[in-house]
Amino acid sequence: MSITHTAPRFTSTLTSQCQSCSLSALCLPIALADEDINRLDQIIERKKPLKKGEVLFRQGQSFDSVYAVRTGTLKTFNITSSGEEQITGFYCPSELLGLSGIDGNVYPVSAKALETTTVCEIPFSHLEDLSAQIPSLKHQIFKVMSRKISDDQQMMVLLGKKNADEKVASFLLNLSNRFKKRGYSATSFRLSMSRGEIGNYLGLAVETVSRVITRFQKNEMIEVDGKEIAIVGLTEMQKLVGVASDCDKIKNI
Amino acid sequence: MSITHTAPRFTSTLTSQCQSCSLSALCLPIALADEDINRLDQIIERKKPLKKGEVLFRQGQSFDSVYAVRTGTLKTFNITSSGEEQITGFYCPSELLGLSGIDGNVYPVSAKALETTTVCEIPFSHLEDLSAQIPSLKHQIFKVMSRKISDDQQMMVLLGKKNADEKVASFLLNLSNRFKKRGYSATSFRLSMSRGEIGNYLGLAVETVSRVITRFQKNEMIEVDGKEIAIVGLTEMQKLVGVASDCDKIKNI
DNA sequence: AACGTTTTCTGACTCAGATCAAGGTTTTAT
DNA sequence: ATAAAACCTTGATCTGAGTCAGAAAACGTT
Repeated sequence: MSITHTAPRFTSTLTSQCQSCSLSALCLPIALADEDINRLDQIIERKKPLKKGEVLFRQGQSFDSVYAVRTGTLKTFNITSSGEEQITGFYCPSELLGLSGIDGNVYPVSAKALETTTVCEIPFSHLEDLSAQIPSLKHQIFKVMSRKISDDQQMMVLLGKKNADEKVASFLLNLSNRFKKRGYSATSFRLSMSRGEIGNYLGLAVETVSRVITRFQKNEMIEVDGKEIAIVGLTEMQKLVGVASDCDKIKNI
Repeated sequence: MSITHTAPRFTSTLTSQCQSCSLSALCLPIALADEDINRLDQIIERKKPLKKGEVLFRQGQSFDSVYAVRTGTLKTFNITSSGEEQITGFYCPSELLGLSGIDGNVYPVSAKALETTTVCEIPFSHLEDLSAQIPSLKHQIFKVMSRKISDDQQMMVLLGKKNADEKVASFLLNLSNRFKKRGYSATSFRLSMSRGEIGNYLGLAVETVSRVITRFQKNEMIEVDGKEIAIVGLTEMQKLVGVASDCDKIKNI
């Protein structure tokens, strides 16, 4: 696999790419000294863009690197014993994927681009070495993994306890929060995954996802135009999911 | 909270407790030099046993330590906005809990003993310092967290895609594997959690869990006497779950 | 041993969401 | 531009598991 840098590699001797990258505040939300950022920058490879449907890594393949999404979206998935795909996550810009490969030295899932996507590849052995020299970097890695664990546990609650409406609403709010965090609109965005992929991820049939979305539209919680979504009843939606202050538990929708 | 050591603390100057602990091979499946084990041993506090129903840490409480289970079992759970408990995991001897508190500096779940339980408390700041000095320890922590991430993702698949029979079978096989790994019988063990707790964890009603267990008994896959379970049709059960071979390929040692 | 409490089991009934079917729309490839 | 493929929507029907109700068993306490 050949690596094509999206920008001349040598520029990082002057200004590191990480430093000028608009995502660094999310990717590195720690106060790394300039020289440390440069050291991190040195080990990162910018890969050439993946086209929609291309695979970043494959379940069972040996684990070498974690990846930070720069633009686009990916999904991770398993192939179950019965041959169907089971989606385990979607990854938006600034998010890290591949961490589940550390144990076992093999990726336990495959990762595929949902649209044209660029990623930074971070060879894990280098990252581990570097984390030994930069304690705050090590702490940051712990944090990212810890966060992933508690997020996944939230997801388990969602899958186990919530009904179709709550699942879809949680999904939309989760995306909304992720977009907001990276500076995009929290109320108006484009779903890069199909209804089928949403259903697969949420443990729902396509038809159910479609029906729920239609219902939300009729209730004027969202406006939909194909893959474009606008959340117009944010508070109402939060109430549905149960995020809201515990006081208004009694109120109806 | 006062700490009562289960054995005189000073013995660790001669033989570290970790070294003599029967779980060390699981808790520390890395070749730590003796002096490194001793250093780890120094920072670990053995707490007095928790009685059934006692809380180890509480959701929202500030995060200081991770815990290794020595004997007994714990559950972790959230209280949802509607006030019900949602169990997110069960922890058996040699397993580590509390890791999800690193991000956020607060435990995102509560942990409660299901029976009389002893744990080792490992103050995280000390562990982090020590991991800076012992690279293989740092790697081990990464591995444990990574493992947790991929296990949780398996659980997500289970919750999202499987029916009641498959869920209960997966649950029993999962326990079986965990008991086997620590040297106990893989086919005969005691469930320390109630049917209600199993159902809560698997996203099923108590009645459904009970019915499935009864059905498994009739099909001669298991024999049940209250909380005692014997798996008599292991192969059949693995077939039911389907993935067994996949999981083993990736996970087993 | 006797009591209340909690847990487990079983049956009858209901319903949310799956499945089946079919038509409409958007995307992709040529 | 156009055909093929993939995706989305809607309606009708079916079913697995939830809910309700009550009996039986297990457990803890005095």
